[in-house]
Amino acid sequence: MKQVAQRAGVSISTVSHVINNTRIVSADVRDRVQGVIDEMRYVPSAVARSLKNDKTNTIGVLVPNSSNPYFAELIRWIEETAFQLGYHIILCNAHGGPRRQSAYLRLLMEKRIDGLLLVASGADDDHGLLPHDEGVPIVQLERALPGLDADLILGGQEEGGYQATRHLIELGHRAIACVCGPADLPRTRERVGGFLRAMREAGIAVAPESVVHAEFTSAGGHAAFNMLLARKQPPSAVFVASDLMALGCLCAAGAAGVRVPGQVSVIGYDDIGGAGFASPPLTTIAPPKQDMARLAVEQLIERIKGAPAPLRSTALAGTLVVRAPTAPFH
Amino acid sequence: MKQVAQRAGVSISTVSHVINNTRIVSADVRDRVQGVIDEMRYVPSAVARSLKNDKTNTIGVLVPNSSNPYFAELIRWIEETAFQLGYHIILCNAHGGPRRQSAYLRLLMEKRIDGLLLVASGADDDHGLLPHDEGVPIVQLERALPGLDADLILGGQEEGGYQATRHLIELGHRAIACVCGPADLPRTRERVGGFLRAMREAGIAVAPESVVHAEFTSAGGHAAFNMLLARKQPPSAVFVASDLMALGCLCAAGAAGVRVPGQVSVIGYDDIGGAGFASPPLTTIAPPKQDMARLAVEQLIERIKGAPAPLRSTALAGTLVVRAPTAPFH
DNA sequence: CTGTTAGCGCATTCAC
DNA sequence: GTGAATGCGCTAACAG
Repeated sequence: MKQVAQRAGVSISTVSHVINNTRIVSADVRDRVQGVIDEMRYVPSAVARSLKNDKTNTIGVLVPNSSNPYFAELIRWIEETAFQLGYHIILCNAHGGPRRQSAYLRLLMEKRIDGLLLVASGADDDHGLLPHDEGVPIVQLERALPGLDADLILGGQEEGGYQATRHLIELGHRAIACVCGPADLPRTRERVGGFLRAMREAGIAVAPESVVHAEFTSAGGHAAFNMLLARKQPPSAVFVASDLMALGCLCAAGAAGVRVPGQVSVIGYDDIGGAGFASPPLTTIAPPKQDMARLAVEQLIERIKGAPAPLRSTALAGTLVVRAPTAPFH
Repeated sequence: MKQVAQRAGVSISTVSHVINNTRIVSADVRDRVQGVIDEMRYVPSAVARSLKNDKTNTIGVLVPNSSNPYFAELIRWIEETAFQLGYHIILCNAHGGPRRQSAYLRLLMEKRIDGLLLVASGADDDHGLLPHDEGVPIVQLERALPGLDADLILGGQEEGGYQATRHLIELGHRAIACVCGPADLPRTRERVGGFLRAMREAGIAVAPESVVHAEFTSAGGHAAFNMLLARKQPPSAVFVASDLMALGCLCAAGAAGVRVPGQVSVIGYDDIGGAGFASPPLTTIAPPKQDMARLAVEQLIERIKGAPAPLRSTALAGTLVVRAPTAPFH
């Protein structure tokens, strides 16, 4: 910048002002400076600017595992919104335990991120998160960490589980099982909660063994579905609390020669990209990923800009996407 | 930091030295300073440090679309390696055209990233990329941009296409079709190139209509497969140049009541997470994602650290993953 | 309309 | 062993 000033024969502050349009500069000086800038391929340093202004235009995004399609899609929307609003994303995968998580958090604080978007898994890992440096706004997605004062965006998971189950019930099913992730994950608990509520309301008793816990992966879903098939009384419909798991179920059904939805209906949750082209295409609950991401980023940036501060908690609703593999009970 | 120094009754430079272990400090002073740091929850500023040291420990990662499972998985490994080596990732989606791309590049330069990891789609968009600010090391993944002097990591796509096709041929198939993305994508061209080479070597003539171009998505694969089925002479096997598309094919097959691999064998490319639990599980070519990511990051960081500079181009080989849907020709 | 200057938080050279 | 002082590149008063 100093060099630009010299070569243009003006002061360093004038250069600054033509760059930022921050005060009136005569046309010829402005052109001359701009010319030198182009010629020298000068690019202002956001680092120095950040040091001076005490803001980095960067937000940290901490997710359990960015290669999970659901998070990958969420991240994509977060990135999109952030970019439009002039912010950059630093991507962090929390997966790998509390040590990893707090190491990351520490780094983010050192980098002086303006805000943090937190998608906590809800597993025990998360305790490494707190306490955070007061002063960095946080918005949480989907899961409220106990003790963390931060805005929260919810995706209506309990309601989603309820809707999915209602769909099955309305099709006439009564022998409905539920396949879900580990019991200690809030993500699981809420979705299953919706399932149980729907069943209760419909007056259908749920045997404890009708709720099968497995890993939150396709392999987990695959295994769980096989267990279900092995029962003397297999269910006629299954609510699977995650598309990844549901895909595993579909795969297990195919391998076992069980027709979906002929013999058993399956409904998933998340509406990941692969769901629409599964075989058969998966009926599922679609969380409002795009809206959640947009709202989260917008709200975070509002906070960054110093908006007042009543803690907000917003719940957005998901929608039921009906595709092939759910059918009326014969 | 100044405050820490005051409260500890030492000079600011001593504080710096205890933080960085950069010179001998008497035990009691060190403890006192550390105590104050903890008490005040002081976190050093990476921003100031970067300004001083002229490095940010940040690398930019520019991909076409991070929500595509293949890229999402690649990114996950990149992030993993970078973290272990003390670097952060700024995630950028190029998707959205040249304007978007150069805007991003500009931002990255302003942020003074230490290096750039480039996963170019190879579409025309890319021209916005050049020229980049000389001085920032770049490593390209999978695709060499013409005119860009940068290290390159290849995933053996031509060879992968060849392997996939060989697999089909060895199973006895001769009526083999190829479903692939837009003809102008290098990704497509190389994989199809391998297909054609294998066919040629096997002495099998390839009718022009046996290579079907469609969108690089599940929907594209779905449509293409339906076209293939509608022919008077449907193929007995199909090499699909992308798992996403292959999933679409499987879905179309299911909907049409065509048994896979009974009536037609299908082989994909990418080994995305969903492939193993498709119905039926998808045979595919697995690019060495983890190795590519690791090597790319390591090489980039070497460059950042100022390693000499003969431009390197490394090719890693993919592997064939045989699962259900390929079967001998009856 | 334009120039001078101080200081953001830190690493580092040079004295002591 | 420790402290004082300089400058990284930039913005924002404050003068002219």
